[in-house]
Amino acid sequence: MNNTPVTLKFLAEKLKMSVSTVSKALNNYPTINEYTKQRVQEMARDLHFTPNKSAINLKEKKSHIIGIILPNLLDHFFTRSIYGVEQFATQNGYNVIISQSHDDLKKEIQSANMLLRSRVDGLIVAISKHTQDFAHLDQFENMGIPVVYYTRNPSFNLSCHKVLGNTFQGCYQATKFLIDRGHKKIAYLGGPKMINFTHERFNGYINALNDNQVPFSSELVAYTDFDKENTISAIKNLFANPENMPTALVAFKEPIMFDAMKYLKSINHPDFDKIEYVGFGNTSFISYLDSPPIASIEENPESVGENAIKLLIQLINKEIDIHNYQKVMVDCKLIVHG
Amino acid sequence: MNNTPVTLKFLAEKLKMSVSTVSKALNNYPTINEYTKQRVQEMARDLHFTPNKSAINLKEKKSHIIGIILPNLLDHFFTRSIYGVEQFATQNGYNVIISQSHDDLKKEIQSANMLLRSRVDGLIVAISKHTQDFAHLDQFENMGIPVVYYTRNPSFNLSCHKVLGNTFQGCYQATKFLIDRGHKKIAYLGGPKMINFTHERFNGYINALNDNQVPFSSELVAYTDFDKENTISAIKNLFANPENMPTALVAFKEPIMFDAMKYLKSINHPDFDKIEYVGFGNTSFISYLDSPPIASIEENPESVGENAIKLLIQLINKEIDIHNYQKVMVDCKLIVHG
DNA sequence: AACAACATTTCAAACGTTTGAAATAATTGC
DNA sequence: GCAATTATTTCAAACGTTTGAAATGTTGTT
Repeated sequence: MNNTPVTLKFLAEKLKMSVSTVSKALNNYPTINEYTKQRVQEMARDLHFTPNKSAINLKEKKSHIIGIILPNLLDHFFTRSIYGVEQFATQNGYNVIISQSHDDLKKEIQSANMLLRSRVDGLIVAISKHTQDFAHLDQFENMGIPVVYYTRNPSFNLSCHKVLGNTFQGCYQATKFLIDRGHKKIAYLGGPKMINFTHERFNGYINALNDNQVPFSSELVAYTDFDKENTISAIKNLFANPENMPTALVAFKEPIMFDAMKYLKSINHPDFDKIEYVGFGNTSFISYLDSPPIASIEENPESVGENAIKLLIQLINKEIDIHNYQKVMVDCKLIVHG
Repeated sequence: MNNTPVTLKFLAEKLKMSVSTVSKALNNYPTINEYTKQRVQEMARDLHFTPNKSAINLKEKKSHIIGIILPNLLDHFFTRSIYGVEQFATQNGYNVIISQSHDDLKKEIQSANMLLRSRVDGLIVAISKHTQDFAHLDQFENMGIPVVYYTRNPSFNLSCHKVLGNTFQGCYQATKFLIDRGHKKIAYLGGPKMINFTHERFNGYINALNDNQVPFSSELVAYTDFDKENTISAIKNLFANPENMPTALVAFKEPIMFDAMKYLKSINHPDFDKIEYVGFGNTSFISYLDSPPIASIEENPESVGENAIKLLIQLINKEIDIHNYQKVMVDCKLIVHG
């Protein structure tokens, strides 16, 4: 095989010209003679010259790598969001390194340090459900590397760039939809309390109730940390009082909605087939269910990803100052099934 | 913020010693005085020194990056396989860049070229369903960069490293399971004909039939390229002859099995609830179905990923010669539900 | 006091590329 | 035919690290 790697120097020797001429020819410098360019480019093609990225990166003080830290690739929200990131990143000459935290803070810190060592040019991160201290992520900004929080972000912290779904609007819309269908007893099944979306969605829910004169009942609200048993006990609570039985349910996420549906069916809940469900997600899987939810809240993850990478690249290019903190909201869309 | 980046040189100036002493102190060279090491390491910690990977990569002629090309992250097989890859790669000091081909050959070629420019140290690839020419992947081996094909691989080509599920065994087992449950008319719904697994699984199916004296009927075999309409028409064919009605179905992949179930239900097929299904995948989603499949063939994607990265690292370290082509099989496991 | 033996530090080149400044070659005007 | 332009090529330093060889410093032995 190729024992001597094909470098600029190698090409230069072959062509009997200097390394800089070769470099400039390949980079299409106007000062280089057309004929020379042609000769160089031809030789480069023939010998399969590939510029060494490490060298370029060192010279340019850029890695051309963007890091993403996210909880889990098994969650379709994140997988779909990557699609948006990838496309725009590639177009702009960036590679993407994805690192999963598995919702484990220790793993998240590891990932952050690893990406820092790799000198990523920017970072997109959806924090784990346990992240409360941000030292491992603040390092980046301290070194001048921009960070965009997407979806899951530090609720209390205003000094950071955020791209997130307009989850208030999504939940408002869903609740309104159920009210319009005549429901008076609408339950809200929220996610982990540490995730700020849990509360934003709740606000959407309660605002829709208030705006439409539907009385609020705290019995109709419960939370789960996504753990199966935790979810079941939350659902039990929601359906505990026979005097105050929900006829509809808004769920923080489709998987826990499925758990709810499964549980109610398993206990042969009398009104099982009358209850109407709406959840965040819009999984393709829904179409295979015998009694599918009435609607889904589509969060447009591709768009969230795309907005995150666009903002990040603007920050990298210093088109936006790193301390001029931005907040981008992506609207949700209610998809009615059937 | 930090205007002057913290480099070895910067540390050296602060400490009034040479760059090489600092470097060696940080790398724990035995020739460096203990006290000096202490001073250097302390200063490095205090100033948050992070070695510049591009420089190291350039010097070591390694990128410490492993590339993965796969069709799609929405497919849980691939997402789960990444889990296996990631862990072992990180442990060995490698970063992973994942690139999706979306089963599009052009995109696959682009990804390959991008990863080649990034000078990945090794490549793990599951080819698109349209890949028949391998020039874009052969480049890597020509440059001495090892490539491991996993799962989807060039069937006819023996001169490559492969890690794959023992899909013959999986399909044999599933078919045998259905035979043991008394089925005589077992349909086989295969995947795209270009994917070699389609045929290996078919062989497992037919061998199980033969070994157990169940007559084979070509009417009970159909193929789909995963396209919805294509799948429906394949299913129609399987259930076309009333004289030869299947009582069980082995499906190449759970999503197309779901399509089959949905279709048969939608046409109110008389024996709908008697038909027993088995598919490759073991999606977590199954538990939410009203009439779930009788069993799933678990392909152990994590293990496939782990074996692929282990082999790749051995190849990178030249513990195995790059031309000593390896084939690793990972057994499937039949999971009976309910 | 001289010198071997060892401990420790520094020098200097290398990895492959980019790029402004300097050098050289080719062309033009007079 | 020679200076003045302009076109083209080359020089040389830089990016941040590693590493064998060379230099320097320190002890101990006689």
